Amino acid sequence: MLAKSTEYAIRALVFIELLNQEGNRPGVKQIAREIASPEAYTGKIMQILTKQGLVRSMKGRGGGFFFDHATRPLSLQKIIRVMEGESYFNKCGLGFNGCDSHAPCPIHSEYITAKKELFDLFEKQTIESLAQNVKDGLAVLNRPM
Amino acid sequence: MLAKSTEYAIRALVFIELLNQEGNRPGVKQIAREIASPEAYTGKIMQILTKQGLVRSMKGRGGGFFFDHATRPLSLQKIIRVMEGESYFNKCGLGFNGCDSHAPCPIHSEYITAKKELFDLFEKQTIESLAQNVKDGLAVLNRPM
DNA sequence: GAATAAAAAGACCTTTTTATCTTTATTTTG
DNA sequence: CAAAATAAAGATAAAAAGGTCTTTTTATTC
Repeated sequence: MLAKSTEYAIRALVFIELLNQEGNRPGVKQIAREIASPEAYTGKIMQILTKQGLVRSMKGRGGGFFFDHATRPLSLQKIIRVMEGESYFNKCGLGFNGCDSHAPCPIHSEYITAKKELFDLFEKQTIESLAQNVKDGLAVLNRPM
Repeated sequence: MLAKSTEYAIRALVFIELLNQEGNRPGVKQIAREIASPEAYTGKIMQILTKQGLVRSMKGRGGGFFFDHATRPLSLQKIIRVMEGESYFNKCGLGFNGCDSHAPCPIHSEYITAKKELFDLFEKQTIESLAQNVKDGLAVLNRPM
């Protein structure tokens, strides 16, 4: 449903939010360790997210990743849009290029309806709300042993 | 949302159903032409579908693909299960291995709810119902020019 | 049974995604 | 300013998905 890199991105950003709230700015190494992702690859993903302005970064000693007013609130939809591209949201369910209400594929309208609930979720849920779930003990960011 | 090969599979099967209803059994060449897919690759996909018993085939002159009582009805869910694997339906939204209600990822329960509508659609819609849409002129199987 | 037609099978090739390693640029600290 | 820490960038590699080509097997028709 989501590419692995998108999953890493979301997990990383939630972790950053959690640490920011404690007054810390995690670096790639710490992020990768905590969300169980490959370190260098996670670095690449963070580059994309930073370049696209979804999160901010500081180089050098004491540097790391953090959110500020310009980046908040950050919905899952924004992240998915950056990581998967616009087509994620409007691609035809059977892979037709010209699929629309004029010449619909056989599952066109039902598919749109079904996707809507999923996309609503992606719009409503934010890095902040997901982080809150973790803080409240309602969710975990890494597998318990 | 679905792999390209899964999209090809669904389109191919709908086309086969349409031709079966006219008393014909299309071969790989005709299928690929009609659903606008690469011929050899489509052949590979048909092999999988046939081997898994979702459709039947005959070799030799006059051969081709067709459905019979043993294969009907054929829901999208069955096709997706064969093409994408079981994990398509129960994979965690953020990619965690051990994600369940005991140690949920931050979007666990909402994600399950949102997916349900999509999966219901996949269960309800069948190759027969999709073919009917096309026959009724409500949908097309290839792009109009 | 020879010719033909078609699916099946196997060996490749290409592109995309995921992942690693090395080097460079930037920032902080002493 | 030197050392250390860290993100950014670049080159490469490994794995998966998508795609092609050739040969083999099976069936039909004459």
